[in-house]
Amino acid sequence: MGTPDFAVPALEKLAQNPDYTVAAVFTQPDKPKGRKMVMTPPDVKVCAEKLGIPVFQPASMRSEEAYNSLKELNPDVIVVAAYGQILPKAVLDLPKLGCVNIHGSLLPKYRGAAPIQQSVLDGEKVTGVTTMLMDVGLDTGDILLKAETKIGENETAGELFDRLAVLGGELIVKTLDKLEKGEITPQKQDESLATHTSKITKELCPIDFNKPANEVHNKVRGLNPWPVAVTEIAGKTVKVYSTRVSEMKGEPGTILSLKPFVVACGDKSVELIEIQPQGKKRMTAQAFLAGHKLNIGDKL
RNA sequence: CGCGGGAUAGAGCAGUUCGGUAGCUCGUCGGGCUCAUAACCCGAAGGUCGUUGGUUCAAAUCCGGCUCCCGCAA
Repeated sequence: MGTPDFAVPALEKLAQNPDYTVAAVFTQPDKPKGRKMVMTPPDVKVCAEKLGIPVFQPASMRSEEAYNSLKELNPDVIVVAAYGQILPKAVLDLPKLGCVNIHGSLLPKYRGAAPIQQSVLDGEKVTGVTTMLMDVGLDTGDILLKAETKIGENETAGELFDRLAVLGGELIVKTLDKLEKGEITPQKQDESLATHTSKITKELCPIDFNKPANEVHNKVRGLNPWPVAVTEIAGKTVKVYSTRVSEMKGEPGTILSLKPFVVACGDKSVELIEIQPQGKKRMTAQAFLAGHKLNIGDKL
């Protein structure tokens, strides 16, 4: 069970592995997307169809219908990765080996909806993926295996997402393998270390240049590729896709340099690299400056 | 018919109100200056002005249809 691209590598890995048979894939229903509200299938569905695996898209796992179709499949184990629905106890109890979840953080830290973005926003240096036996709580199940990885200084949440997805795919195969042979002892999570992340919203997007440069930089990285940090330049909303911390200092919000394009923050400053003005395509800061007359000392 | 912005040289923009020689910043190429340079100076190449029809002596500009891109909202 899974929905977005994060779950795709895990599905591929399992499908390719001769030791396992993926009987079916459960994913969220198609949703209207974009300006034209075109119905778009989830990434996992696209992948599953390519692999020739039956796809189920129940609106709710709580429905009897969903439960029954699941029961008919008689699964040994259910693997869940970013499915987007809470599974009722009846479903959790169904498979012999239980339900195994792939989570994008080192539990018990960063439980919840947006562990990957949040860890980048917080400027964490190390993160990873965790597999666990699901229980009724939100990411509170017993831990099976973990895999660590470092977060690059300029790595975006999107890039980290892709890496963790692959890592998660490898880890789930290893986890199932050992779980089947009884080589893993599930470990309880240490509740005192638990932290919780909530959904990323657009309210987080505006950049406050009074904050330290590192925080600004982390915000830009953590909100890329969605929903993307924004600021105002010459009265227009501009998305900021990537930045770099610079050592230059000055009054927060003022332009310190045009080549490269550096804006002062609370302590140091950030270099804006890639931006997108309202109604325009994504472009480099240099390209933007070619057509807009801004001067050193101007305030954003 | 959800709201709005846009399409002009390789990139980013101006020019459209009020029709009349295609412009700016940058990049590219050539030359110069310099110990040297991403700095500075000189020069050059590069455009069917998104597409299509109309009005006109004349359309990037005015009018109609179409295509594509993007922001917001969801």
